[in-house]
Amino acid sequence: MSITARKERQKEELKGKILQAAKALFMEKGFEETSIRNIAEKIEYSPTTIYLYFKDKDDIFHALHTEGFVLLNQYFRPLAHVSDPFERLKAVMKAYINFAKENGEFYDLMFIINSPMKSVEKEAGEWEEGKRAFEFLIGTVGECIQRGYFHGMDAEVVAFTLWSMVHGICSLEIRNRCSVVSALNQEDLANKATGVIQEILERMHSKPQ
Amino acid sequence: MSITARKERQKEELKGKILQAAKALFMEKGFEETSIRNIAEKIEYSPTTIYLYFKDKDDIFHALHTEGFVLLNQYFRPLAHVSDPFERLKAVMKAYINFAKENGEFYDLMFIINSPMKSVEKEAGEWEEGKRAFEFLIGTVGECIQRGYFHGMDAEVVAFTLWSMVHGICSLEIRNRCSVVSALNQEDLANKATGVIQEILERMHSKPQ
DNA sequence: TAATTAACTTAACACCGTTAATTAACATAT
DNA sequence: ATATGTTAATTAACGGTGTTAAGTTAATTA
Repeated sequence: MSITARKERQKEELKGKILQAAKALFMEKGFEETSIRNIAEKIEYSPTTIYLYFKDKDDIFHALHTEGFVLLNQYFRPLAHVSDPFERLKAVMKAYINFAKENGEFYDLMFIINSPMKSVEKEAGEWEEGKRAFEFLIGTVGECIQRGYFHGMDAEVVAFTLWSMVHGICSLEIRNRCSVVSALNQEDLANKATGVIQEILERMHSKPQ
Repeated sequence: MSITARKERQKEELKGKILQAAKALFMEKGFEETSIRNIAEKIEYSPTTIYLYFKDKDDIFHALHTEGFVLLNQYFRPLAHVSDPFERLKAVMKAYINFAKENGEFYDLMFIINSPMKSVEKEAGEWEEGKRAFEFLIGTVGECIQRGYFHGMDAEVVAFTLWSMVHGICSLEIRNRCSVVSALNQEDLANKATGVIQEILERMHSKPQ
């Protein structure tokens, strides 16, 4: 009895160690530069052992992908207590951008890199943490609409649009498209763009209050 | 005399053939799936020959990268004749989105994939076609500001922000982040988001006319 | 005609993700 | 207590990648 339990525990432990090693390498070198052989070396197992715990490389990074969404939701959680929905909305967008800045490689994996989506699309049904994040945004937008913001628009569509806006800034910065286009410091430009979006948002209430 | 000219011409010809083969493979299979060995096979040369014409794989895709910007500028060129700057601005954004839709792999290379930027950043000075595209946008925004749109804002910053917005939509669609987040058809969602942005733009003139 | 240069190829290096076959350790049943 | 079966991990290998060094062949110059 307890002996199979111990084995189970040990298997889970090693699976955790693989993930932990993958995460460390991934965070310091990025997705492309992290190989299964690297991960294996780090945990002092043979590369093929990893295939006993994960189907393939995508599978590993799919696990990190959902881990990233857990982290993003941690950025969002405190904002649930902001009662004014428009203030909350602005705070969510700021938090999203901060998340991107502070977790560049995770952001890349979650919103840019192709690899993890193959697994996500297969799962279809489940995708809890990702949907939680987006639904928090939709909910907030919905409340804003009730208060006269984004008049006549659909909450889901507006939420997606706002997400697109901040994602545009974050992904252009992460993939280095800012510096080549402007004399401005890359981070500066992104900050100012964020300012413009805030400015735009302010003008989005048709019937104030 | 003419003999060296012919050789020069032939060298240039083969360089062109490499690029052409790379482009064909790239457009049907994408960046990751196009190998130097593939390209070599297509033009019936040994893989190493390619290195006599291009420094490395990045160098090839850097060439395609600028080719993509030439194409983008062709989407923009007709719009130079739209006299009203705000109408022109909206048309530019539409054209950009059309470009992305009709040239997905090129878009990926130009605005998402890391590889070509290594070369772009080294060139530093030159990057003509890319800057032409962006400066067309800045110019249009500048004229809009003169007519009372985006009051008190900086043209370059606004241009970058608008670019971010449409890039957000395009890149989320290309990298398949729409379908997982909404029951809506992916293209539908992107179209509706574009509509919201148009709507937002309409509200951006402080002193109309 | 001999020496040099240019264009190209073959062979090889060091990696990659992944699969098949194999060993070693352990648990169970006789 | 011995034989059997199962599990975890390994080694070896396949077919691929980008890239470099060394070698070949043909054309051009001296």
